Amino acid sequence: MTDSVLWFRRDLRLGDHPALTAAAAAGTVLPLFVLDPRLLAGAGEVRRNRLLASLQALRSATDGALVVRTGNPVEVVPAVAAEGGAGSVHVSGEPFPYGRRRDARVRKALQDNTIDWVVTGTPYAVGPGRVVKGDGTPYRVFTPFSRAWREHGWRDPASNRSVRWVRRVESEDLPTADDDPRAGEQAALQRWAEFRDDDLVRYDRERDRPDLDTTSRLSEHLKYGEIHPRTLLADLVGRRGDGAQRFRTELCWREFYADVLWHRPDSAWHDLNPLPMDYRDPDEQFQRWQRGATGFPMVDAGMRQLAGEGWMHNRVRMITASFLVKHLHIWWPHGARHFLNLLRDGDIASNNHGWQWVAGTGTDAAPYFRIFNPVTQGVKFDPDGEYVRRWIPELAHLPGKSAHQPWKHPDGYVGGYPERVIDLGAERTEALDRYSAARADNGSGHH
DNA sequence: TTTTGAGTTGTTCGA
DNA sequence: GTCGAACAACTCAAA
Repeated sequence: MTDSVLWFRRDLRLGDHPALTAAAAAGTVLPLFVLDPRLLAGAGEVRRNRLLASLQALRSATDGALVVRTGNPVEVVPAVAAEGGAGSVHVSGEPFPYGRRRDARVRKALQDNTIDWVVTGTPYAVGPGRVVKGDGTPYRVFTPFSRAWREHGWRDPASNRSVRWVRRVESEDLPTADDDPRAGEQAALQRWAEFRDDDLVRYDRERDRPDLDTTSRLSEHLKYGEIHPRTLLADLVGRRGDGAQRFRTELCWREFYADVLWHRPDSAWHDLNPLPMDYRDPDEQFQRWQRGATGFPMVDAGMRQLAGEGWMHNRVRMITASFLVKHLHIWWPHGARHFLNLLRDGDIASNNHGWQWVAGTGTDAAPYFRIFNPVTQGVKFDPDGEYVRRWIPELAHLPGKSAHQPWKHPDGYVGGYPERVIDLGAERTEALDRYSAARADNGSGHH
């Protein structure tokens, strides 16, 4: 007799897993993952394969017990629980909008079958909604949030206990995906150990340098819950260096955006602070942005890295996003959706609120005159041009930082690199005009 | 309630 | 080449 189902979602690991600990304490555990067509619809090939590879790893870790079913969780979860004779379904809490709606329905369906629904923990060190101001309302500015978040603190990592896995119900075969050495809990733990021991001391100084590539690369592991942020924070206790402090702050950004989205589920795809901007519809220029053919090396290198690797350096995400919104004047959700389709670490809170930050509609709205110049940014953060040459073979012949300005080099275009799609200065002015018009509109609209 | 200080990540221009 | 000012005004958080 199976005692409980552990329904895995964004927690594809066995270590430091409070919901698993709770389920295992109650008896045998039937591990389940539901391939939800609604969630997979927005995911491109890279993301789909990344998920499948992680599930493959989880199946091995559970001694082959992991049951995988395709379908609507509202039907699948109660059915599996009933087939397995489980008295309860254990989960990690899910704070994102779709997951919250889904879980409310699954919970109700389970109640109708007199099966318990037990929520333990979340994918965050501090559960979204927990950090609030003195008056009980949520923070909307990062710095004070981060202070309160640190003061709030978090539990110690959950202790692992031995689990008696059972697999009494049928599972679908996992669709075969290419072997992905970067997927799974073991890969996550190994990546963390390498970063912590090799790159953390340089992190504060070098994290903005896409050519050096000394960021943690943990985002995709955190996205699938292959490692829990609490595990990382516990491992950093006592480390006072700039690198450790900075890394804690970056983890806090992930928690902050999850908190904002928890309080304002509508902000996933709508302006957190509405701005009546006049945007252009996606067109030929949008397509050139997508495929990395704008003629601006830093933008194109980033977009090609995204397409080629399913990942983009954070500094370059800002540059490419700013270019789409403030030079091509295209609405941020178009860009956010493209990123989410391709990013292995695609996380709706971090991604979409990052885009809103760029667009000036989110938290800590950037002053509208803060417009990234992709050439200046390129020279500053990729000073030797190594990053752009790595991703743009047409520029391989241009030495040093001249790769950032092929139009200034007599042989700049012999490699076949495209001409610039726009005039940077003219479109910067255009953006400033559009923003001040929107602000004027906003003012009159409220009075 | 009022006041005060502060707010991730920038660019350009002119001295 | 370097450096400071201008680019604006609003909202948030806390005293």
